[in-house]
Amino acid sequence: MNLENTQVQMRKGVLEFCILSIIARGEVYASDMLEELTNAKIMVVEGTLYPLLTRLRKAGLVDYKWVESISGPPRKYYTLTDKGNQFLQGLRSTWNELVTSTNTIVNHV
Amino acid sequence: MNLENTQVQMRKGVLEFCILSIIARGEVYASDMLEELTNAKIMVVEGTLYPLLTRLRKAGLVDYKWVESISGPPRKYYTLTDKGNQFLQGLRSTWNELVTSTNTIVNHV
DNA sequence: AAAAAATACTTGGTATTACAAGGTACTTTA
DNA sequence: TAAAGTACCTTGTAATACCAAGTATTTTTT
Repeated sequence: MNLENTQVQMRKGVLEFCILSIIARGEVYASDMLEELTNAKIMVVEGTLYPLLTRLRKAGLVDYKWVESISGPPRKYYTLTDKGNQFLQGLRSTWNELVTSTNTIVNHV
Repeated sequence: MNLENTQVQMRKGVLEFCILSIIARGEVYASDMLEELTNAKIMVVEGTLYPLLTRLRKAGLVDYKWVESISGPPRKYYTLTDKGNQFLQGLRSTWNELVTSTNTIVNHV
């Protein structure tokens, strides 16, 4: 049990929330997401992101379309479905409740 | 993929942080922790808590002593070790960073 | 006193999932 | 044409929350 491992654990679940939030703002492809997550210091690697995107699509939360790139292979651009939008709203509540609950515990006098 | 499942995922890792925080405030046994976590709306069941406490003890973060109860079987009262205290301080940083990072993503305009 | 309920802790088994490592395919550059 | 870059995918592993059932002790009920 080390700190790094716990950091990984803490991020689980939150990742899904972040990715759906990013897609909600406009069409993006995987590298866009990776860049934004990295900028926010939420470290994710391809091996995590791609399977997660596949899961989200199978769950009907996101959709994608192939778009030719002017410099490189085609990309999958993702968008949120109606269902994904509803789900995201639920996640916002869940996240806020988690933060509140956790702060209640750890700041308890 | 459903909302409940994601709520579970979000809580992972945070649990460790909450439990160490509770133990840091004074000697408690498992039912005390369950009650406090439940009050804060962080749902945990025995099957989650006991293995987690065992992991924390094996990692040298917590220690316990048996104490006779005036009404029921003896209880394991937990305390934080020095190592556990240091670890908890690291978790505080990790938690604050996670909240900041996540809010950066999801509140991005 | 025996049976039932309550309290407290423990233990397999399963499902989920982040990550490492390696792979496929296409495009651009040297 | 070869090398480098870009983009997406897949297999295997480790960690761990939860379910379900079990053990042990004490208290309450019959």
